Amino acid sequence: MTERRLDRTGGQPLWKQLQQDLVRRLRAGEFDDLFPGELALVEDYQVSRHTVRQALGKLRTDGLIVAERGRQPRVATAPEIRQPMGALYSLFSSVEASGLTQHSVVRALDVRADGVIAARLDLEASIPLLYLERLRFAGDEPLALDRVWLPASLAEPLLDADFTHTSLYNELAARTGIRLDHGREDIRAVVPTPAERTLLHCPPEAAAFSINRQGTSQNRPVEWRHTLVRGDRFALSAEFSANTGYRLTAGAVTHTA
Amino acid sequence: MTERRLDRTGGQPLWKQLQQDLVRRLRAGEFDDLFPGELALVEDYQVSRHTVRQALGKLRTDGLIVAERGRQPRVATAPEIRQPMGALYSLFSSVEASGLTQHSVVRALDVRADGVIAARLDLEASIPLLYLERLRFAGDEPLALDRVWLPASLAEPLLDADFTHTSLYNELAARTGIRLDHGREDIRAVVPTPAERTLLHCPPEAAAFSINRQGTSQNRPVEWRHTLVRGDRFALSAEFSANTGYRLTAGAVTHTA
DNA sequence: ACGCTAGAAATGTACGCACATTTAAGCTAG
DNA sequence: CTAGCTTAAATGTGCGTACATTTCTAGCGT
Repeated sequence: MTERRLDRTGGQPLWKQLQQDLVRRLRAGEFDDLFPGELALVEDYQVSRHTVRQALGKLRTDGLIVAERGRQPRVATAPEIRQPMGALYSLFSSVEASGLTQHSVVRALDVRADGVIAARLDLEASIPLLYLERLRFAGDEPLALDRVWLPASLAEPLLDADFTHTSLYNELAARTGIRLDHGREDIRAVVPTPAERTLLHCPPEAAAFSINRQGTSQNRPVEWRHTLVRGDRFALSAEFSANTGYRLTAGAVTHTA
Repeated sequence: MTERRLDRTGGQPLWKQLQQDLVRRLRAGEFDDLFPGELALVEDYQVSRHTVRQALGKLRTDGLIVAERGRQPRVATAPEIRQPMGALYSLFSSVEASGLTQHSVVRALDVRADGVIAARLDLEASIPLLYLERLRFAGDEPLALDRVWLPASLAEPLLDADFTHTSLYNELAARTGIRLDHGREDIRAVVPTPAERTLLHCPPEAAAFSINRQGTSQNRPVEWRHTLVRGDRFALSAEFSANTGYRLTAGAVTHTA
């Protein structure tokens, strides 16, 4: 291995330099196939194993690598579980958890331009966007009207996908490798329009959640989404504590008021 | 100092036993005035400084103690900032952040019994509850109808408090020392009743958030709250990322649809 | 070709030492 | 009596060693 050098003038601790360099190389994809062992790092960087372990310990607590006895450390498996997040994911996963099967009716799947949405994605108005509009069912009843815009340059491979049963994020990850890692949501309470009410089979006096969501992957805007969720059957649940912060738990399926 | 013993048969690592014992003693309040130094722990537990540092390192990353060079470790200052949490706090703090002044009209403040609410607090039906009902204003417009029940045995000192401008949690902490450390919320979208609509000055076709919340302090149910928030002017905002999880940011004040 | 076993390899735990750096206490001088 | 300096104490960093425990691998025998 090439011998790497660290700054020993005392500017920063050796283990911290090592840790930062490893993060850099890790993000560059250098360790995708095999993460070096402790002794290899000792050789490469010419530091003691204690220092190496101090750096690896931080990487471990940060969740970047996982280690076991007798086995070389490995890059932490991509955030599989926590990839889809937010209120929407909470709602839809709770539906599965409650035993109801989900499916969607695709009402539109094409490429079009929309200056307003493009601006929300920090893109030029003329840039083509992939547009997907679905009516999502939980069991036999409509649950939500879901409309998503993604830059066509990224999402074009999704044009011939079948979204009746698969989720957008799974398809996106499978066909393009893109995974959302950040996002923000605005959740509002609204009264659906008569057209929306008909579409969702809403009772006459029911409210709904209107959720706007912008998702990014590696600081690049990837999706802009608007979802209208029936408010008469579904609610958001959250738990919070001083330690764990605010966590959406299984969004509850409330039967009646 | 008394000499403490650890199990060296290999059942659990020494540093882990030490860490757990320190957590136990810390929770018992043994170190409220002074946390022992590393060398003192070396003497007490008869282990090497390396082992002590391993245990303290975990306590540090868990946020239980803070340490600095040349200074003995100290018990981390109690969770000062993160005490009030959740969607409600997010909403009301965002109102302040937007420059609007808040005040409340106290519609009821008394002690009564309510079997349904008591059950939700895991209490017997006959136990008296302090009941506080407020109409909360942001600026000159009503924002929310807020109803709170607390066990009278704990909250009786609040009976003569003036809730026109102070928050319940501040008053509760000041008069009884109780601080919420855990809770859960259910957030639903509803259409307010005509009476509620009149009270909140809602436009005819506006929805609202209905938030039910149960708060606990040290595993003891302390409050049950129902808040109805106007949905035409206020929204919940959240950010989430793979690292930080789901965080409610300043709940937005949306002007129009 | 397959299964089992013994050895090699890697990480986890635990001990020790030395020195740097910062804080806190004590002491001296004005 | 106070200000400033010196010294002691405590943590941070870094090195080394040894052994335990687990995993992987290679070779042996059937």
